[in-house]
Amino acid sequence: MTNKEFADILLPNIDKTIEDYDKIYPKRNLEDGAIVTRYAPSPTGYVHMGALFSAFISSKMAKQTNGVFFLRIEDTDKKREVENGVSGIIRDLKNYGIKIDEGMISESEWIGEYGPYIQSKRKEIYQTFAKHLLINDLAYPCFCNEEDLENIRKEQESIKDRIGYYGKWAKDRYLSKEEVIKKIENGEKYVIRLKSPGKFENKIIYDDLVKGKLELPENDLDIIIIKGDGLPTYHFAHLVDDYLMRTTHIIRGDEWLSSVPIHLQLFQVFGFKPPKYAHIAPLLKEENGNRRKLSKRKDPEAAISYYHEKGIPTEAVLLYLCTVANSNFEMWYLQNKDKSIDDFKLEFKKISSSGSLFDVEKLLNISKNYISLLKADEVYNKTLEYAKNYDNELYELLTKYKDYSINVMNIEREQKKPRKDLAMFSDYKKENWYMYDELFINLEYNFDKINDLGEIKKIISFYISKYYDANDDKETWFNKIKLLSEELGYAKEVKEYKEHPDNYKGHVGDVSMVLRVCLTTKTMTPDLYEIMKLLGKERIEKRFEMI
RNA sequence: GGCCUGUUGGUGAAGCGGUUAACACAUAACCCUCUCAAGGUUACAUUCAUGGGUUCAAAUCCCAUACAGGUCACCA
Repeated sequence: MTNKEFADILLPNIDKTIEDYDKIYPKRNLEDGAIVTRYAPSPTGYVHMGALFSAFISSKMAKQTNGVFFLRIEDTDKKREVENGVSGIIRDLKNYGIKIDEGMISESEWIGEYGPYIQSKRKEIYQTFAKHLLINDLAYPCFCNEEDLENIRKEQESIKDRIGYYGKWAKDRYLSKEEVIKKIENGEKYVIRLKSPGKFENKIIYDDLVKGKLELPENDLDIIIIKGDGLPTYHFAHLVDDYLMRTTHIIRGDEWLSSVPIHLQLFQVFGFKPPKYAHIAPLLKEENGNRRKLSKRKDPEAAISYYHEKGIPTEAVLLYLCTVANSNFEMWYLQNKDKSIDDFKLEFKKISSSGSLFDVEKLLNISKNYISLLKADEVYNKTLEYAKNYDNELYELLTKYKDYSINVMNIEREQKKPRKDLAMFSDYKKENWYMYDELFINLEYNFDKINDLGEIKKIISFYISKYYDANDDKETWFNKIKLLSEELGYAKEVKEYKEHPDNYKGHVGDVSMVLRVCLTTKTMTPDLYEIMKLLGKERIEKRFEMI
């Protein structure tokens, strides 16, 4: 019996060849240096921070070289599937402004010429490639079940041999064609394994784009390429898909590093040129002195929805991720405030080979700077978007008082060093609620140095009757507060008071603090003059009367 | 256990045989200031996991040790 006849019995419905697919998916016509990358998640319904990190790097690399970035769904494990999982991933990428050139655009549709971009629809392709191996005596069916494998492992452990299905331990490798056919006729289940040509004693040298030059043992494991359900394992799907989709660079987590010998061998066995690999270290989290991978299950900040719920701009997250990827980005961005990430050139070589702690503090700082550079109407739109999803009360106020809100957001914004008090859009209400009469209820005033009610009343009544004028400019306004202070026995300059504290009851600062607290209840607010201007005469008088 | 990777301050890091070991976040103090947010100034690693070696000279090169992480699935 020839290998071909044998392969036909195992995979009877496969009549295409790999050459046929080569024609369907020709080499890409791209300029020199163009990088083709992908993001290839399982359809679990969400993207977590670590995945976003690698998706960001992948898309950025493709974009800056005029290459291609595509989204491929790896759904060969039915147990992990989640309903509408693909849509969740597409939504998350879109929210973060990571655009795909090719790949899935909904649960079942895709764009691009190298599809299908979902593995469950590529079964025949994988089997065609497996059949090629069978015909060339580089693969064989294996009938071992879980129990058989367990027994082999136990025996290997007892004699302290290396664990795995390889060499003499790979007993089904030595089955004759006749034995195989008999087993199949008996209805025994099987998988297809690679007949590995490698030797563990041999070393392979390969150059990782981020880890550098590495020496690894050659693969001698007869890994499974087609599972019992006819679908490929990750390794085999990687070979087939990334070959046919003409991926040039595989950017993935470094948990894959030790699989590189398998992948390289797969490419070698087919005579294909392997892609370049960039293995990036995971984002870490510190937990009682130890570091572990940031986990979606244990760490709320690992979920992308966490940032959405707090109103942390996606741009800030990307900015943070970019500084983690290439630490020189931070300095560059500081010197090029008017530019964007798109203008920065990310380099593989500058990606750290060891994992870094995910620092939410730093992210918030970046976010704060980012928001401070926005125009008031941009802040308004983004805050509105946030409120629409998470804060109905705020949403209604923002809608009702649109122009007024934009003015509030504009306080101390149009200046050389804009105010930096918002790290997330959910901070807006926390910082500025008192600007809305609807929220100016159930008040608790936090008076500071001057907290005698009689004195407070005296200050505001003098102020409103003798000094306040809604038309004053800032300088006049402040001069009047100084005059008021003087009249009531307070120093009109803080310095003056510090020099002769016994001559005064206090200073201008204390007096304006009274006004501030009466109008806002808070001791810490943005510029009082701006606040008063926006409040207007009527509301100021009303708030004073409330005291 | 085998194989592989990593280790510079609280954090992210620059550094590539001769530097006062950049810079940013965080922290603290002071200054500025009507309060905050900022901004400014300063402080924060005599030392680069540890121990050896090479060298006139080592965070940088070599070796060993320790610690941490990854991987060894019909999961990706």
